[in-house]
Amino acid sequence: MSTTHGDEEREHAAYDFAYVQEKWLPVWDELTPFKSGRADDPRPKKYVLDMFPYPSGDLHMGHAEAYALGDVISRYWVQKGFNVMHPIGWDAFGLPAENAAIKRNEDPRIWTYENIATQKASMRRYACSFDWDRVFNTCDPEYYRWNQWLFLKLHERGLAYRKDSAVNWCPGCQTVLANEQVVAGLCERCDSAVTKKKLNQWYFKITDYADRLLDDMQQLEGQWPDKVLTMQRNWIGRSTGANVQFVIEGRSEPISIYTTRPDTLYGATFMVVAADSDLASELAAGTTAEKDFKAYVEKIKADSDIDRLATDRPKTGVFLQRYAINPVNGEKLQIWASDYVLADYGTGAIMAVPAHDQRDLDFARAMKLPVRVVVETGEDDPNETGIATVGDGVVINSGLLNGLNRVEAIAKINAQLENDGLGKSARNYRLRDWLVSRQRYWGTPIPIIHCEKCGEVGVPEDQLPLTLPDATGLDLKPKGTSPLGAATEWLNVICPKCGGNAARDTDTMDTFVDSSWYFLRYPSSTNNEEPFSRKDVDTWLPVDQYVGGVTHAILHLLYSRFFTKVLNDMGMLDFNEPFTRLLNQGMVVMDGSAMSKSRGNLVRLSDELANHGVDAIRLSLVFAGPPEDDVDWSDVSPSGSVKFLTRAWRLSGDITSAPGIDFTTGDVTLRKATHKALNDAAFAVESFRFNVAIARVMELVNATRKAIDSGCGPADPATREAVEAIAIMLSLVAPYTSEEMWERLGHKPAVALAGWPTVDPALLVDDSVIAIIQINGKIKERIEVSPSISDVDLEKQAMSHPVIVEALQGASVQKVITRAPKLVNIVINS
RNA sequence: GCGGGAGUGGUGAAAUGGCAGACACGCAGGUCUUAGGAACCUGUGUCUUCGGACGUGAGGGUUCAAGUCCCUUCUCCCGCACCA
Repeated sequence: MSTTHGDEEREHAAYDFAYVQEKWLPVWDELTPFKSGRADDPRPKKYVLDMFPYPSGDLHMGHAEAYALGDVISRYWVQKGFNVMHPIGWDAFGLPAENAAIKRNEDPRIWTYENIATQKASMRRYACSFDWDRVFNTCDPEYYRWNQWLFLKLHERGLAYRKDSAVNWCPGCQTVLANEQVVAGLCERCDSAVTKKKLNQWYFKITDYADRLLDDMQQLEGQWPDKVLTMQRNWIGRSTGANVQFVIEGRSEPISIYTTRPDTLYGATFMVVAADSDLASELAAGTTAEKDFKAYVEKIKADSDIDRLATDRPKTGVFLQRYAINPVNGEKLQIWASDYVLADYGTGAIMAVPAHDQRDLDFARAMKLPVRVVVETGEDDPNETGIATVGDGVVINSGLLNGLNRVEAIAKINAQLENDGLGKSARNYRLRDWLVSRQRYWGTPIPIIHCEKCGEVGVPEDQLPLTLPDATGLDLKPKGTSPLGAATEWLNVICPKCGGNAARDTDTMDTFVDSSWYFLRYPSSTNNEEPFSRKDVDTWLPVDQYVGGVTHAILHLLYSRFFTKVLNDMGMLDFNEPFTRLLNQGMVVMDGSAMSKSRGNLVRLSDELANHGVDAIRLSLVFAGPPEDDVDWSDVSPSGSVKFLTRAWRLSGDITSAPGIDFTTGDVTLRKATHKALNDAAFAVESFRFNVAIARVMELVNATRKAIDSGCGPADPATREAVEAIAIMLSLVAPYTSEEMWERLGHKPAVALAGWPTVDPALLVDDSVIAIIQINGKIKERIEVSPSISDVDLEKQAMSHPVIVEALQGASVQKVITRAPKLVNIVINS
């Protein structure tokens, strides 16, 4: 490529993207076309939000795709005349920074802020339409101060609490993990096998909101991908059933079990309690089974989650030498302890109905326990097949329930249990409370002081932010307890309540706390009085369009929805769902699999940008296919994008008419193509079919090329109209090229603010259309007709067409379906 | 196992129940060129007796009409993981 930039030379060569990029960046810095929230801005508002990045090095291909898509949407609404807020910030706390700090033996702040600077510069070059005045980082004390404030509010409301429990422990990261961060038994971050550890930890009581998190999803139907809604529903996992009391021999209190199938109560042939529950130890205590039980518990503790996940894992357990009495028939049932019952779901105890539950059947067969069929489903006897019959059927062997179907039987037995004080209907959730403590340095300190006399005392609001102690001198290496515990000066404090000696909580918050409300902060990003102002959220929220990866379908979105509902209850917001519309973009992969250094299929964004230019890369990503599908970089053609952009750019140099010329006198055929493209592209963008929108622009470029070379010519007003429309439409995806085109067309920057041209409906009507004539659904002929032709006239023309007359010889017409102006279908006897 | 999604040319993909393959990539041929990895033009689903016929994973159904709706089935991808 030439290094000199004479105008004439550029005119004839493929246009020089590097030169154009350097040319426009300072101009845009000056113009700030995407600044939002100017006091006198009369435009209606829209909030378009991209999920903020984690600053782990420079931007990669995945960022390039996500931000290109968010930009199309944001820039589109700007062109449509909206005051769009499109902010960005950094999700800057977390383990990678801490691990880098350990490796480099320096403060994690250095690595973090360096990477933020790098990414920021890359985003500017990538021409993201961000409002740079609203930037913040979650590791700024001005931000995390409000994490602490919110924590205290949750604490006040009883929604932040501590409890002892067996938590997921990652031996690699040396920290606890939320349920959500354990993927198939492995740590989401480092892939270590997760183990259990009994610890006292902070939780957020998200389970209090389980029903609302489920029910409010109705509002999101059709606005969020179904996939995400389904994943959230499954994750919350509401089940309805009944708690039933079983009297235990030699125990004063009965045991409550949870079942979704109270209709099968007569089929219960034994009881199982979770082996790792307190209940199990209590029942085993003092029995002849105690020794075996203890050995069993030791054995299963040694098993990792991985072992537990094996689907064909044989059932194991210990008979506790204790008996329960079935409340419906007085039968004596053996009580077993097993690890296939979970201690923290329901009551940690179940009635086993082996005939109609596969797990119970597997256990019964392993332990030679009886199996009794109480639902006649028409399937083979589970005693023989080893396959539990779980389908609907008629209840049998069940006293007064006999002859009923499932729904009737459940209603009847529930009513009776309730009446007898032996049970009642109940709900359970798969969702557990959100474990937020982390034993790491690089996060928000939990603003609680532990006083021997006063217990948990919140750090007074006027002392926030409680900043992290200096990292120098602290050993950040994971060792199972928080590094903050070693910062003695920071740690030891006076109790704000009683003035006695006390100590700070040494844990930091899960970084998902940071991202659970950041979208509320952008409109008030410089507010030092409160996390966000009521006026700002009322103006801008909820987010109109959220764009991000499906990797956050459960965690981040669920937590954000939870926070929004809590803040709504606190009266700080008047909406209860934060994200009105959600778009999940796919991943960028290479040769069919995710890019990674070790796989050797890493495509570096910086290389691609250097080779093809920003616009071509953005275009390639957006044009590759539907935004939610993965893009395989080996399938796309950045050089094809360069070719197209050059073609479009060249058009702008061909126009010989002056800017401001009256388009209405222009060539009608080309004008129609222009208006159709504008109309179709807008529709496509609004329905997230960006690849189709680009196809429409390509068609218009082709039509305009033809018009200039062999049609109405470069001086025709319609040609200028077409090229201006192309520049404006291209501004959504190729900001540099379109700005350059706009200038060559005689306009001042920024093309981003030019406005989407108004579509003339009269120009959307074709002079004539092709109607197809079918006989029995097979196309026989095409005729050219007026688009306003009536059904009657179209049918008349079709029936008298020579080809049709010929084809209808000797046949009897049964029916004629006419859909003017597109189709006539003649149904005949054949 | 449960839940969700997807299967269309050589490739990425289009298609309010109404002309399947728009728009591209790739490939082939051509024009212009000292040259072409530039630009422009033409062709490009399969079969064909050149009339047409067939064609959206497979099989059935609804309909005047199905890639699209319904049922069955196969394959692939994603999520969950003993939740009673």
